[in-house]
Amino acid sequence: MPAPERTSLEAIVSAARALLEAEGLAGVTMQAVADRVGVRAPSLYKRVRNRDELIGLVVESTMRDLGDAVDAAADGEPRGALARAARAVRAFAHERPAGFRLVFAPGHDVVLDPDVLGRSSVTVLRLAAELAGDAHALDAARTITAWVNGFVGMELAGAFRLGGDVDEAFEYGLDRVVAAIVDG
Amino acid sequence: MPAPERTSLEAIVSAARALLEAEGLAGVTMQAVADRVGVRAPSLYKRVRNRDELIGLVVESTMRDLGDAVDAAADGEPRGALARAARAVRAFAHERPAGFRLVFAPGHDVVLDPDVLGRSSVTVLRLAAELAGDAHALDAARTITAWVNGFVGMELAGAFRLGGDVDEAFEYGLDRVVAAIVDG
DNA sequence: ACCTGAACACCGTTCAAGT
DNA sequence: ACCTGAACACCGTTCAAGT
Repeated sequence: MPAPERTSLEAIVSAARALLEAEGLAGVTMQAVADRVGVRAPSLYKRVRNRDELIGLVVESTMRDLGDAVDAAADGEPRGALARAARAVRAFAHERPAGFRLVFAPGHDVVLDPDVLGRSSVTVLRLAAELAGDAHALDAARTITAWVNGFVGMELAGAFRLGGDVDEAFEYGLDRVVAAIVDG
Repeated sequence: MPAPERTSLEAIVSAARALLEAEGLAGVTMQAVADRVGVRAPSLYKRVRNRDELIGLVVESTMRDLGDAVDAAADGEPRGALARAARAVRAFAHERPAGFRLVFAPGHDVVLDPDVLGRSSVTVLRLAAELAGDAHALDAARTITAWVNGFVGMELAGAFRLGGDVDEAFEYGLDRVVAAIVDG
């Protein structure tokens, strides 16, 4: 009648994230996750409804980390803070490319937790308001966010093959886009 | 000894694209594709090495269509042409969201045909050169492309839930980003 | 209360056998 | 030369049976 817990939801999500980076989304198999946490595959269904839910939890925890990284980078005067936040997003994407892609380009629709989504937007929204004014804060935040995500997404997809310095292209675009929303 | 061909590569790719939009990437099954073209699954392997190659062909043909749509929209004076091209990308993404996502956010790396990739960049690069000058043409093209892809990608991912008019946000960002690369 | 082996449906892929 | 049924390995998921 006892019932020793041999794993935890946290360990399962953590194993799935490690597998995602190491083997890609296709490598995040219930069996592979189970192996990593030292349990048989059917046992995972005690903590997780199915694989889709597990992937959703990976997305959520990745978003949380990204939000933390942005928040940590975004201090100081608003213009510099926004630039540092943008570079933090790019650095995060380089460190965990599979996770970043999964968050911003879900194959089938993921259940985004509104709380997590909202929290990660707050910092950018505040900076945008300071730079573009309250009336255009949301539009300005969307513009800079779209540009950063688009740039990094294309970079990860290998879409920049016409040569040129990609680091320089990022700084060029960052400078232009931030300037564009400032004199709003 | 004869050998009646009961399908073709074109029909197979076309069936895969229809399935992609109707059922999502997971619905693009070798069996489902085979059913649509009126053949058994093993027969597909006469025209296609495996499922990954088939998905790659879907990406390629989708990119070709997108390039055609951009080219068709991008006439007239450069600034208006660039804006129309950007709206054409967004319209294409709304018509074929699954295809668009697959192109710009491949789960595992897709074999991008450099020819197709290059051709679709040429128009934007030309317009960028006219607006930003030859020295910054590539950076400017990357900036506008990144913003459009990022905006549309976030829109498709359902990342715009803080309210506000998304159409207006697009026009706001488009205006700002185009202006930002012009006075370069 | 959690864990497991066995089982099922489904999928990608191969291959020998048909025409 | 293309098509097919049969077969294999693998995966997600369920469930009755263990402790």
